Amino acid sequence: MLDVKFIREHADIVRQRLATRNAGDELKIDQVLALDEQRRTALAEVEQLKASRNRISKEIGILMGQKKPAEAEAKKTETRQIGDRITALDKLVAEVEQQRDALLLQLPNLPCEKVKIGKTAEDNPEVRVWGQKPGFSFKPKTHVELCESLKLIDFARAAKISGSGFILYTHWGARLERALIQMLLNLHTLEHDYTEISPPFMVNRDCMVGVGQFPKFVDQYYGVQEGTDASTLGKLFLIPTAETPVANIHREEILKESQLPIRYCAYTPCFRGEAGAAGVGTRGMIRVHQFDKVELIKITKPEEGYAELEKLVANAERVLQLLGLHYRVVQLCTGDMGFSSAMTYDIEVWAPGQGTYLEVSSCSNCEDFQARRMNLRFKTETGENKFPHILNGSGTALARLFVALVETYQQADGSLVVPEVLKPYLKTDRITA
RNA sequence: GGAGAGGUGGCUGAGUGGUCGAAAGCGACGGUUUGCUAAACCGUUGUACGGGUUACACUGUACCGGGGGUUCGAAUCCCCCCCUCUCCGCCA
Repeated sequence: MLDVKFIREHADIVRQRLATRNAGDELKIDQVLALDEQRRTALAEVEQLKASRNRISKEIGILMGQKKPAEAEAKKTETRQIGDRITALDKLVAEVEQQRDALLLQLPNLPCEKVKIGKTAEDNPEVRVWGQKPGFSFKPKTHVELCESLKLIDFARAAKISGSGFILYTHWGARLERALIQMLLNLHTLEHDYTEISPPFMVNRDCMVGVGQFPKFVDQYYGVQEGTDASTLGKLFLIPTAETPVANIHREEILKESQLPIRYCAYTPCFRGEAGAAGVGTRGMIRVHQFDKVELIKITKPEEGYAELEKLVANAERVLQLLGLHYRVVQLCTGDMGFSSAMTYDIEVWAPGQGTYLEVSSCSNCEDFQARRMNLRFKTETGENKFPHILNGSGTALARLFVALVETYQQADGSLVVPEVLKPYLKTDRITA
């Protein structure tokens, strides 16, 4: 959430920077300002009225103590009217505030000044490239062909038991998925010093609002219902990423400055409705309703946010380096960035069978945008409460990593060579049909 | 699902509808004393949003799980909701 005070004092800057997202949000600023002004005026008046009511009530208490009921009665009559006015104004303030906040919750974060202004993914600058596209002496197969021939995934039966957009890992496929989860968690906890978290896979509405998924994108997520009790619908939601529960761990808290930076990593499945996206790149496991991901979350002091973002990206890149997968890093331009983010790096891994780069990680600094929404603060040495920066990044998404891995390590005979780092987990050199 | 208990400041824990933003204790911070430490003693010690000031000072409002209600006035009375704990049932 944007800071109302900042909007009030720097309306032009806010409008300009929102405009770079090409979503038209800058047009809502005038309305926010009008509502804010209305609220402040009413609030000033009602506070004054309350001050006088409090004073008179206190006097009544004193008169009662002095056994002067007649004088007390007189004062009661005087205050009764003030009370009505207060009730009316309180109601007005609450309504206006609610309208203002509803608008504010719909506004995306301001892009960092350093981010390139652009419209679509075409405008995203490439930051760096690691490794190179592997060469093949044969025509590389797609992961769909390989997974079927090696019986790593049973697409047909996945559809039978859950529908399209779900993955049924079998035998070596299941073991490979588990090996990857293990490897990534070990890497981030043992070598990158993140604290491992295993959070709930269902969260309440506040968490969804906290990270910026609600209220604007409600339709992209799964809500759950308990049994046939429709009244339970809308209370819990399947997490679309571990960011949702983990970033909210300290919601409503005031942390000590010495606790920062906090680094968490968590493996969770991720559930996404992807409404309307069906049909676009849906073959196989590129876009699915449930996928595994190891997520990295950081809570940092504002001045350290961007340095920590660079480290976070490096931590995610390490995954691909260890697996020997060619990738590139791009920085998202203003028009391509997510709602809550001020700066985002995407890591895209090369999938030879597809002949394309796949996004396996998105690392963002949301600055204090999410911290404000969840009212998470930290107390500085001087006793001041400040909002920390909250960062998140995939480290990494597993389904697409699986695709790149299978397509990169395929052999002419249709088997897979297991990369060195995974051998201890899989206890084999090669996966064959 | 059934029965019961409870939610008050950083923590523990008082609180007859009226000088209650809230006793007391602990902790923390500052000070006095002191070879050092400890102890003792004295003092300070919540958050948010406003007004005010160069900055302080000072000052207004709200906050005792959340939301409503009664009242001139609510931590206290009434209603609804949420959460936690204990026991029982069911269950991985």
